[in-house]
Amino acid sequence: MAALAGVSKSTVSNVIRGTDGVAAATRERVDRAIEILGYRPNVLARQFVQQRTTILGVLVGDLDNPFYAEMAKRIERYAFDAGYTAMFCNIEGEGDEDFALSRVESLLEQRVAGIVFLAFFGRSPDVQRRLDATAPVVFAGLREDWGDSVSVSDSGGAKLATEHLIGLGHRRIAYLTTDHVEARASRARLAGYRSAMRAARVKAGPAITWAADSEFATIKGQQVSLVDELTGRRGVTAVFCSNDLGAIGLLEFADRHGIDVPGQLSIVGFDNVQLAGLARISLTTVSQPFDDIARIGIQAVLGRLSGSITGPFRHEVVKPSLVVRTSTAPPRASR
Amino acid sequence: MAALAGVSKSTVSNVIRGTDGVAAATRERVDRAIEILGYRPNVLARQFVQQRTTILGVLVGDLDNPFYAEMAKRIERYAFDAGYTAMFCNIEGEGDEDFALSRVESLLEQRVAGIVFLAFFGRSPDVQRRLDATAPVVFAGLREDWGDSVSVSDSGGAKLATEHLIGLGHRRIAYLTTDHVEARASRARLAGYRSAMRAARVKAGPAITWAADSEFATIKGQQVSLVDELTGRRGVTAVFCSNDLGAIGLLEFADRHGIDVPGQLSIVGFDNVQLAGLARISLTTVSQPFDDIARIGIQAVLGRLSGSITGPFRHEVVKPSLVVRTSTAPPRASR
DNA sequence: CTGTCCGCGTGGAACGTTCCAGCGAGCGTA
DNA sequence: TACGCTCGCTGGAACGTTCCACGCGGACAG
Repeated sequence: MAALAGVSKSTVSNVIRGTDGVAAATRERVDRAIEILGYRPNVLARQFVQQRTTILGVLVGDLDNPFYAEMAKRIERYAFDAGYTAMFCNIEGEGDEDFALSRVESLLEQRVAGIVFLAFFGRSPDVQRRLDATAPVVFAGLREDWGDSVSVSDSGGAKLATEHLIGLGHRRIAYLTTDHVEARASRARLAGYRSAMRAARVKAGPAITWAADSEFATIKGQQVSLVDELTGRRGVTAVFCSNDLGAIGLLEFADRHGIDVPGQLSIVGFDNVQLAGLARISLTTVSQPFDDIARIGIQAVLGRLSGSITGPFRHEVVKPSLVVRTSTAPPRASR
Repeated sequence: MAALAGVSKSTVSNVIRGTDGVAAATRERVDRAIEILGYRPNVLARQFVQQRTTILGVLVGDLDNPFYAEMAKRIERYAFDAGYTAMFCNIEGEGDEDFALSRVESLLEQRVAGIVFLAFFGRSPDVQRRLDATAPVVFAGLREDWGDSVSVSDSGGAKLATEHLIGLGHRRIAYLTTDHVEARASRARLAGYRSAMRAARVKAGPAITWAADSEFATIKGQQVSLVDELTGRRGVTAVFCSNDLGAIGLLEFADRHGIDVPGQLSIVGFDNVQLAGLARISLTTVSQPFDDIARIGIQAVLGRLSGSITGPFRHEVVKPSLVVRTSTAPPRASR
């Protein structure tokens, strides 16, 4: 106890926390004593008495997926800038709902100050209630209605992509999703695609669900051959994919089957992960402003924590933009 | 206090911690009371009295780099499996030593149980001393001598790569590094490359340092044009790169300058990030067993924590393997 | 001169665990 | 019967903060 420097522990506490009501001279004296003794306040004791930490829990879909890795990095940075540290939980994918919930529980046990969801699936009224009671929640990069959220306009982004394809002259355009996890985003993107098609008076193409690496896909629950869909007599000339990883998977699929991109098939992705910008990939895609999403997301949590934001959940929507690269081109006249 | 179930708090504590010396009947009774009251032990209080957490600090180079993201994911998973949570700190790169040290300090303040370094630069005897005293340290994926480490055999991997190129018939082979951060690994890989060249009685080529995206590079401190090095009269036919990201950068560089890979130039990388396996990249590379490294690294920290490992630092070395893809081929006879 | 108020600092309670010394009952043994 | 040992449980101290009620002295107003 640095009280050896002439004051009580209460005063030391006041100095450290910067409480006012401490005379300048005293503060000075205490600071010097702290310096001399190399005294460090015990974070664990502070956390204990306050019953909360300065840790933010972050739920990540899958760090192998650059989308999450790139978001995670930015979340961590903004959290750190605000004096918080980030505790990451990776919840693989494949809809393992119980696992995700158990991770949330363990974050709550750790008494994290707040939770940032970069991905979510699973619903548990029980966990939700405990969350409401203990820690502010923000969804960053996706939208859910039981917490603040900040996300790109899925429909807006889908429109950008679709209008780009239509503008190039495509008329037979498919929507392709590989998602299970972010089903909600995927649906919103599908809706945006359809609305853009409708607005251009073009008949919407099939909505394809595909497990990357498979030869088959499903349309309205019917299994189909993906090659047929892309090259058959009624095949499409362009595909809008619900995310970059799916688009890149499709690119590779096309390569394997000798389908020329963009000669025979144009492909648009969604996210603009760094990978999409490699010259060898060069994917036209809808860019999400990762940095803005992370910044606003952290601000939301901090605002709730400090009480500067109260009331009903806020849903910030940021603007996507289109990055045109070389995976899209006008359809071949010959077709 | 669940003592309302007929026992003292000490007994409850004993039951929760699974101490033996509690009668089965009592244990049963306490368990039931816990169930009924929905009682949850207060982690913060426990941490306070024990003066340590079950958090592992993880220092990551840059999550935008898939190498770190893929390692981070696996570290997190093994930590979780062992009952620990992972607190990540991203220390961008570019040698910002003070920043890295301040992140380590903040982890120590949080009283993390141990620290896993996936990257490191900067040396501070002061911080090192505090680390020694408070938390076990493991380097995963790189080797340092002031903590346990688990890493791939850099020289062994470099040999695999170099021998592969020599085996294909290459004689003019360069070593290229883009590293600043992991200078140590880069040096070890260079050494492995040189020793393989010597063993095959081939004259070692230049050791090139390159900042990706630049037209220029340096050899022994001399600035040179990278194109000249690759295509000039005395140009090389193959390059062994110190890591995949550098190799992919070089691939793109070659594309931009109309240098055919592997026709004119063979390229080998190091790491085998998932990205390298994309058909459009298809990089021949030295594979690091990420999963093993993460597992062994976590085991090391846990072993130190439990006291089952004591004594001098251990340096586990795991075996790399070569993954041959299409960025390498025999040199053109015509040259 | 007295009463009041304010600025500054103090001491102790509280937080919920873990840890430890100790105690009582029951049992086996001399 | 008496003694000691073991098992099971208990009660209190300790951990290092924060928070709060209070006390003291000086300044200022009446």
